[in-house]
Amino acid sequence: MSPRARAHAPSTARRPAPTTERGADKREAILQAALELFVERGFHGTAVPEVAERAGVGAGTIYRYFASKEALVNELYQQQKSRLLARILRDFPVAASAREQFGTLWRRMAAYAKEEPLGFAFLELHNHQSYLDADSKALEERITQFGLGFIAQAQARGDIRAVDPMLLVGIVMGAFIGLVRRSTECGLVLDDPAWTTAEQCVWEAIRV
Amino acid sequence: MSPRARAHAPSTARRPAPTTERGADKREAILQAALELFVERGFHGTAVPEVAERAGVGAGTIYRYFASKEALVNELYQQQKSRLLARILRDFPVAASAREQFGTLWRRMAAYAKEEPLGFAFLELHNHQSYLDADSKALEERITQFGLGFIAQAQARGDIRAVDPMLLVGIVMGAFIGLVRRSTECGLVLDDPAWTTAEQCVWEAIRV
Amino acid sequence: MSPRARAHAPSTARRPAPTTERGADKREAILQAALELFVERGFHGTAVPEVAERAGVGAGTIYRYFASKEALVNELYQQQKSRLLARILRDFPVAASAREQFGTLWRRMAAYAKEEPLGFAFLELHNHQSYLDADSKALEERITQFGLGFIAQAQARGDIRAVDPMLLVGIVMGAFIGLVRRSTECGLVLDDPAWTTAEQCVWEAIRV
Amino acid sequence: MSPRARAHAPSTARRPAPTTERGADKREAILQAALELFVERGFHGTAVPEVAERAGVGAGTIYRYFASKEALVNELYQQQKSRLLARILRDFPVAASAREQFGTLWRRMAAYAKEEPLGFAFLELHNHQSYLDADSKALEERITQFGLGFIAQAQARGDIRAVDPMLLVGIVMGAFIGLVRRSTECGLVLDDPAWTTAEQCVWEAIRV
DNA sequence: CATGAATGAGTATTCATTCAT
DNA sequence: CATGAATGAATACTCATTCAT
Repeated sequence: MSPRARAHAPSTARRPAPTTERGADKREAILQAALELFVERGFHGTAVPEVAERAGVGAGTIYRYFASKEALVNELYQQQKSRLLARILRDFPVAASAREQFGTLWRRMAAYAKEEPLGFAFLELHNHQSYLDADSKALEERITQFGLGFIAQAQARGDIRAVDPMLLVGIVMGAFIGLVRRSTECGLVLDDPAWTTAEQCVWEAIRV
Repeated sequence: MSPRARAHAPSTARRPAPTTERGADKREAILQAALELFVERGFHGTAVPEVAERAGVGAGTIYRYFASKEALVNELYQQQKSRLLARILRDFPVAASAREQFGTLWRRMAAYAKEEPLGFAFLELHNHQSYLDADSKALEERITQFGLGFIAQAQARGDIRAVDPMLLVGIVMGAFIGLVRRSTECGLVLDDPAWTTAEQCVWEAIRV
Repeated sequence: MSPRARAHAPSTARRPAPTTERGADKREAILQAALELFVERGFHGTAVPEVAERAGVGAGTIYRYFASKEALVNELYQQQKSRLLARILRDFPVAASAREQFGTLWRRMAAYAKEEPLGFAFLELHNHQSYLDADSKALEERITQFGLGFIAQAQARGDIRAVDPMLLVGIVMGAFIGLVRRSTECGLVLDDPAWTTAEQCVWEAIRV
Repeated sequence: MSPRARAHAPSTARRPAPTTERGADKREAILQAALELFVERGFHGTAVPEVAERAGVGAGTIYRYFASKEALVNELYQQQKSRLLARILRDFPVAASAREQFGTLWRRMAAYAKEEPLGFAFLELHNHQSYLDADSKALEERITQFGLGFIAQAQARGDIRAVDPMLLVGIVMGAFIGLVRRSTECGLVLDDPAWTTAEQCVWEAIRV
């Protein structure tokens, strides 16, 4: 290890984002380029200079905004997960029936998958185990806990099957991701009617 | 070809597999080692000498059996896919009801996921897009076609929902994989009763 | 030129030093910061932005005052060498005995090493060969020539040994530097009595 | 930090040196090339591929023999220090007078400086503080302790001055190094008579 | 004048692949 | 056949220097 301590190279996970327009532009361009490439070839299959080139910046510039390739991928992960979560939770119909709540959840996920296909593909179609940091894992855990709570509540009301909530999460989320994967890899057309049909199918899997 | 292909790429497409006992041993050892490591760290995250070391062979030996790292991963993919397919199809109850056929399919996949967890994790928990060759994609396509045919048949008999078969494939396979993922990442316990419960749930999603 | 010279090397040899007060302040701050860091980590081990940060100026500002990192280190070298030389020569007792002259030289060097430890450490405890320019080498040569003249004079008077003056310079300067190094690296205490003792020892090495 | 643990890349400081002739050849060639370049431009001023090129090997080959650039420089340091120490200590005249012992020490160091000028320049003309590891520092400490013991013994017998032994070490070693430096940088001719003269001078500095 | 964001050539190190043994 | 030492292109990351503001 080099004995040279870089006073000007902060080691903390997140650099302070410059707030000028240009700075914000570059930061976003880098995140967008990384998103595209990580979806195409995976994290380990993407070289940092490739990200730089697609973002239209110099290779060194990436390190003004992100401490490392790992910091970049974690930022991307947390950004996308938060965005998905925010969409799902905004004014969630807490007082509605389980059936309606499920429909809302499903439609919001479908809207996200449609409007941000890269974000969704990045989040769900890849295996992040080898580079997620503690913050990212904590975020993931929070989301899971929220989902489990929601299910437990509905089970208490007798609206969905009284089985291990994690099992239901696996079925529902798995089915959703399976549909997206089929559309990406096998040409399944996921228009609104298709999403509606799928929603009705999956509801049958968990209803009482 | 991956964008990070090396300058001195191998010239021959597939090496003839030696047929002596020792040769077959080494070949299997290499495939097994690669399977373990690819599951742990992904394809791009695994170095060829690591595979060699875990297989207990010299690094050069791998190139006697596989033309390149990509050839190795494709062979592994095809081997595992074929093995899964064979398990599912062996004496498949072609004359049984759709309900029974579905149950058989589900139980065989569950048995495979239980008995060959590495093979299943490799096949379904990773994104292979960036390195699968034409043969692998063709095999995948064949399996999908088989599944679709099976579904169309059941739909014709009026046993399962009359919607785009691909959509049903996405739901069923996605749900299955979602369950395995939850067991890997969130500690969901997938014992026989859990698999049976899950099967009943998912059947509800596709039945008429 | 160093074999690792950058592709876009500066075009002008030496920038005209701004003469305003603020300019002079910054110039001094940069030199002081560079001195500290070069002593701590060496020339090649110190990054220009580090110097800027410690000096409290922007990285680009350094290039208003110095054409390049190499120009900066050479300026520092010449500044410190000149300062040491000035201290030694100010009102040097030209008419005194060789014994007294030697004592004066020794005491002045000791005072310098005590009062400007960074300057002394920079000058004598580091190897400058790979980045000193012609001017710096010429200055060094001038100092050596002065020392040799002084010794030749004393030899002519029969006060010190009649051997190659350069050999005596090597012994005296080497011994002095060796003492400082021992104090830096091995904890040798160099208080006034220690310096006096050392002076007596080293005089014995060169006296007739 | 990459999550990828390299099973085949040992992290320990010293790789097992291959014992075949070719392997030993390359290892020596690398050490020799590094020695030359570190003397010329310093550790931080030398790039690993430069070492490789001068050694006539591929850049990657260096990492078969040394875990890192730092491991290489430490190996070099310990090798040269041990070699110097061995030359000094071989059949050292333990029963001789202090005068004779000093002469022996001096002549042996002179022989080393003459026969292995690069090794000596590397050891004594450079500042190693920033990259020496614990082993190297321990070796240095052992040598210093040996020297101090030798001096204390001579002082007890009343043969050399009764002052802080570290001070005498500083003078003697410093004078020696000062002579070598003058020969390198100022053209001082260090033939046998010159070494003999110098030895007599320096003895005067420490004798009672 | 001063800045610091941006750059891209440079750094240490890794790794897919080859080939002499 | 099998090996593993050797390779050099590729990797993640750094830094001297420039220039728009």
